[in-house]
This record gives sequence, structure tokens and C-alpha cells, in this order.
Amino acid sequence: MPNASDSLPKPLKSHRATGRVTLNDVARAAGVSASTVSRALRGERAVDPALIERVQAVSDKLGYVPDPAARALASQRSNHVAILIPLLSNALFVDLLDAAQTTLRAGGYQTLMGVTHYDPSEEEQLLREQLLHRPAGLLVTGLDHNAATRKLMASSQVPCVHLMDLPAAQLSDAPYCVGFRQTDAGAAMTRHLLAQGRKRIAFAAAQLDPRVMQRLYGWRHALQEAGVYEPTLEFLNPAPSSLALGGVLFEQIMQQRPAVDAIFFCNDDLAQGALMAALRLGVSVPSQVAIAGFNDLTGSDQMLPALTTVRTPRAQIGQAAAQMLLSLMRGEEPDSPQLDLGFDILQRQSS
Amino acid sequence: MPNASDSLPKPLKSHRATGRVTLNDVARAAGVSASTVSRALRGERAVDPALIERVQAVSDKLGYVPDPAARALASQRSNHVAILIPLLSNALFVDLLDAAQTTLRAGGYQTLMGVTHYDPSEEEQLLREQLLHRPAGLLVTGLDHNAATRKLMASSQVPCVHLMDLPAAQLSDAPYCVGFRQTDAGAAMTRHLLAQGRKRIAFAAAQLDPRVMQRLYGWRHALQEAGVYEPTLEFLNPAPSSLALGGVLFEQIMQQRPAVDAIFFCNDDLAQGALMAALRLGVSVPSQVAIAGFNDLTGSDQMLPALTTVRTPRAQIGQAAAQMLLSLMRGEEPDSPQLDLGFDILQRQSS
DNA sequence: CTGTTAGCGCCTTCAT
DNA sequence: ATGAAGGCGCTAACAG
Repeated sequence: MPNASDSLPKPLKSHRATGRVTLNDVARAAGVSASTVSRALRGERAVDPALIERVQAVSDKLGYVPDPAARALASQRSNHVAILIPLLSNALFVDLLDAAQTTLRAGGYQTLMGVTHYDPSEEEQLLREQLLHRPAGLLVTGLDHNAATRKLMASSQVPCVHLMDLPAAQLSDAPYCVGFRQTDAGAAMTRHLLAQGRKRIAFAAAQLDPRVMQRLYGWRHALQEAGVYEPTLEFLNPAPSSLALGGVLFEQIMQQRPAVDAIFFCNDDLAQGALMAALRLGVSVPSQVAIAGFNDLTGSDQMLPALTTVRTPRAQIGQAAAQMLLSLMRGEEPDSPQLDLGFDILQRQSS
Repeated sequence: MPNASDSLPKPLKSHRATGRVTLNDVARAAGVSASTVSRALRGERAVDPALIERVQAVSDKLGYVPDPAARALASQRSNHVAILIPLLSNALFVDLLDAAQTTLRAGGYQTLMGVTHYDPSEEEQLLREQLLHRPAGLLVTGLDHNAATRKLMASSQVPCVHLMDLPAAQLSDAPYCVGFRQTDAGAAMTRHLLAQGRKRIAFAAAQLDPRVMQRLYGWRHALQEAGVYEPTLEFLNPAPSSLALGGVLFEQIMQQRPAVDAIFFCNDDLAQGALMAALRLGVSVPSQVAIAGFNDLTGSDQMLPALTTVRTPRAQIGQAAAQMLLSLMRGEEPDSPQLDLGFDILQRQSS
């Protein structure tokens, strides 16, 4: 009877006792050493199955819960996963966060979020703060980071998955990433508009982050391919994206270039705002001008006319990236370091 | 010369050295004890100003950064603040999170977010997980929690501020909270519609969380006050809120109760969807029916007609709650445990 | 005001 | 396959 003394777990008061049930309490009650309990509970191999079961039972009975701080201190690894996203005011990133966070929690990890505001030095600072917590993994948006950030990521040795973007070519030493080819998506939508018979297709963008620029390149490429590229049809505004700005851009374009027969907005916020502005101004969509957006955000299908857009698999990206990270944290190697989740052209009434 | 030995900080290799600069390294280099460094760096009083300065300088020179895990283990308090919100798919809560997180970070705290999906037992489970990290503070949405959750919050001794809601009366033993009176806001909007000459004002709601119900009570109250309350004008749907559902509700109401001359939606998602549906169906707003929403979400000012709604100070709530929590964590007592940030009726073209 | 002494709870080498 | 011993880096209690 190894468990002859598992009643009356005397709370041996030291001068700083916390009253919490510790690994040692479980070890004592189970009649084994603390290390064995530690190994048994973490499912580390090389422990007798029968023992594992007994330890598990005792642990449950006592209501033992490991202390993450102690664990982090001893092992130099916490159960945090840090995630860096540009903004919370863009539903795209919130969806990414939501999906990633859900998947990570199911895997036993706590998400530490950081909002970079598209500022490379803020990103660096946030990463620095987060690394103090010795996260077990890292999720970052995009592939563009400043040198210091890249160095921090590399030297920290923390597994890292990049979101949304894929490197131009399938490099062998490429970083882990989950996303789709922004350039291709930009080109695909442009070709769709061309296929509808549109000739003068403007590109309107705000924020101008790297992914927006790639969509721009896709648009350029498709137009050049068709022999109808015209640089003056680019309307780029570095201000943050919003419905209101979409309206402003729309008015501006219609005024400056009334012959334009389609406008491809770099995201749905802008396109929705343009659609409302068209309604206000009495410009008929799509007969006079077609409107297209990007991302298929909430409400795009409810617009009048419903917005043609690019459906991007952001929730899937968040989830798949989290899963890739989970396997990396387990020490496994994913099948491929790059996961292309593609995109769809959603043709609706606005084109 | 107490600092005769501050050169050649021999990296005394133990069998598990991590290479990190520790408190002891600073202490040795500054020629004082570790506790003194600890106290000096944390600004704990009862340290010689000159020493503080010297320690600070040495610490900077060595690039010392405290280890949060060690700190949490020794002090039983981390620099995490846990925040519980119902959803990330509602911009309202994201704004709350964004503001709170920004303020907390400025105060040196890391935010741990938890998404409850309006499920009391998920809330309880999340809180349990978060409390393991021994957060220094807690931010929770609303005042309604199950018994286990309330008990956890109380027994954890962690300072806690409630978001969005205020208790019915100004109780003395009331919890800390920052928000506004949902009931009053519901009544105020209803009175606004009445003042516009509307007589048959429907209330349409989804999600039906406690705050939505309070708005309903406000609507009821205002109508009863005016002697025009009619229970069959309540359209309550427990499904999640969305633009599409707003359109469905609108169609349903216009079909079942064509004589309705105003609809008060419990939030802007629904109201925006209704506005788009009205456009589609050719129902003229506001001449045939007025539409009002709640929260003044993105896009409401861009609708056609622009949406009349209740502006709720969600960013301010997030920020003020975080600030109240920061002072509680410093051991200070806020002026008043309840902070009412009010609301505004934004009359636009839809009413 | 400062130093000394013990841990906080766990993991991890090393030995068995 | 298991146990013993020590350390992760810091703070808290207690002297002085």
C-alpha cells in the first residue's frame, strides 16, 4: 500500500505558504517523487503506464493545477503565444486573431496580442516585450519587418509563423507562412473586370501596406498584359481605410476621370463607401461603372448592388497558422513551410 | 570603493546558465545586494536616492530586464491583466478591447484576452485559466455572471472592473464599473422617436444579451409612459446579430405590421441591414418608417439615409476602466466605484 | 535604509 | 524507469 498516507495533507506552513496544491503534494500523496509526477503529468515518455494513471488520479483528487510561472521559470518556456497584428480596427485582422486564438487555446496556449499600428518600430518594441514572457511560439502578420525585428525573431529561437503573405518564390530556407498570393488575387480580380468588357479600370487604395501594394502590382500586371495599363488610373491615399474615405475617393475619381468604367478598391471598406456614395450621387453601378472590393467583409453581400469582391480565407489562415505553430512547438516539421490557402473571386451585382 | 570588482563579470557557468543578465549581475556590478537592486528598480521607497541612480545606471549599462516569470513566481502576481469579452465579431467589444489594451500597455501590463461567446460556463472556464497566471487585474464585460464566476472573482482577490454596464442603483458595496445606463439609453431613443411624432414604434433585437434586454426595458418604459405601449411590437430573435438578420427582421416587420412608423433596432448592425433592405424593397425611410440603431458603429453615418443612432462611448469606457484598474492595482481607491460615461442621441436622416 | 536568508513551484541534469 | 539534488530569477520576511 504505497498510498497509506494520502489523507490529512497537513498544510506544512512555511513562512510564505500560498495554500496552493503543489507538485510535491501530489508526489507525497502518490508516494512517488516530484520528478515522476512532473513527467507523468506532462506525458513525457519513459514512465510506467500504471504509475501515470495513479498519479493522474491523485492529481485530480487533490485538484492540482500546474503553476505557469514556476513552469516558465524552470523550463524557460511559457505557454504563451505572441501574435502581432497591425490593427484591431480592421475586421480582417480581428478575424485572424479570433481564429488563431481559438485554435491556440484548444492547444493549451494563451494568446498575447500586440497591435503594431503598421509601425515597424512599434512592432519591434512589442516583440521585445512579448519575448520577455518567453513565448512558446510567435505569429506575425506579413513578411516585412525591420532588421532588428528579424534579428530578435531569429535569435529568440521561438518558432514563428507568418500570416497572410507568401514569399514570391518557394524558397528552401523560407520562413513558415500561411496565406495566399496577394499579387495573384489583385491580378485575378482585374482580369475578371477585363473579362466583363471593362477597359478603363482604376485602382483605388488606402493605407498602402505591403499587401495593398502587392494587389496594386497584380492590377498593373493584368492591365499591362491586356495592353491597357495607364499609370494615371492609380489613386493611392496613405490615410487609414474607411467607408468615408471610399466615398471621397469615388467622388474624386468620377470627377477627375469620368470615363472610368470600373474601380477596383484595395479593400471592402473603401468599396462599400464607394457604393453608398454612388447611391447618393446617382451614379449607376454597374452600368456606368463597376465596383470591386477585396476581402469580402461583413455587409458586402448586403450592399445595393451587392459587392463583387475577393473572398480571402482569413479565418482559415488564422486557424491553419495556429495549427502549423502548434506542430512546430511540438517539435514537428510541417509538410511544407508554406501553405497557400488561395482566394475566390466573388462576382456579385456590382460588376 | 564598493565597486572595486565590477569589471570582468565572470559568467560563472552553472550547469544550467541561461546567459541572461540577472538581478544578481546588476547587484554585483553595483556593489550592493540583490534586494536593494530589486527595491531600487521597482521604485519601492526607502532606498537612498543616490543608490537608486547608481543602480539604474548599472542596470541600463548591463541591459538588465526583469524576468516576468521569476517575478510572478516570487511575488504571486504577474503583470498580466485578464479581460473577458463576449465576442470579437462585434466591433463594440473590439473597440473596448483596443482602448483597454492600449491603456494597460502604457501602464506596463500585458493583456490576456478571453472570448466568452456569451456563455457563462465558458466565461467561468476562461477565468479559471486566466487566474492561473495570477493576473494583477481583471476586466469583465457586464454585471451578470454565474455563481462560480462571481466566487472565483471574489476569492482571487484580484481587483476587477466591470465594463459597459452600471448597477441599477448606486449601491455602497457595488462593484467597480464603467459604462452607462442601457435602460436610459433605450428610453431616450424611444422618446426621441416619439418626439418626432412616431406612434407605432417597434423594437427589434437579436442576440438578446443582458444589455439588449435593458434597452428593451427602456423602450417599454418610454412607450408606457406615453401610453402607446403594445407588446406585439417587440420582435426578439436570439440569433447572433448581423446585417443580414437586420434585413430579414425589417422585411418581417413590414409584412406583419405595415402600419409601424418607426423601428428601433437594438444595434447598428441590424439597423444598417434594415436600411439596405428598405432600399431594396423601395420602402422610403424615414417618410414611411423611421429607423434607429444603437452604438454608432462604422458606416452608420455613410448609410443612405444616414442612420439615427445612440452614440456610446465605448473607447472611453475601455480607457477609463483600464485607468480605474491601474489605480486599483496601485492600491488606490477611485473617487467613485461607478463611472457613468453617458451616451448621446445622434439624430441623422433616418428619423 | 540595506543586507541576509529562504523560499515561490517546477523542471532537469545526473545518478541509480 | 525512477529518485535526489540543485537551480531558474526574483521577492519577502527579518534582522541590523
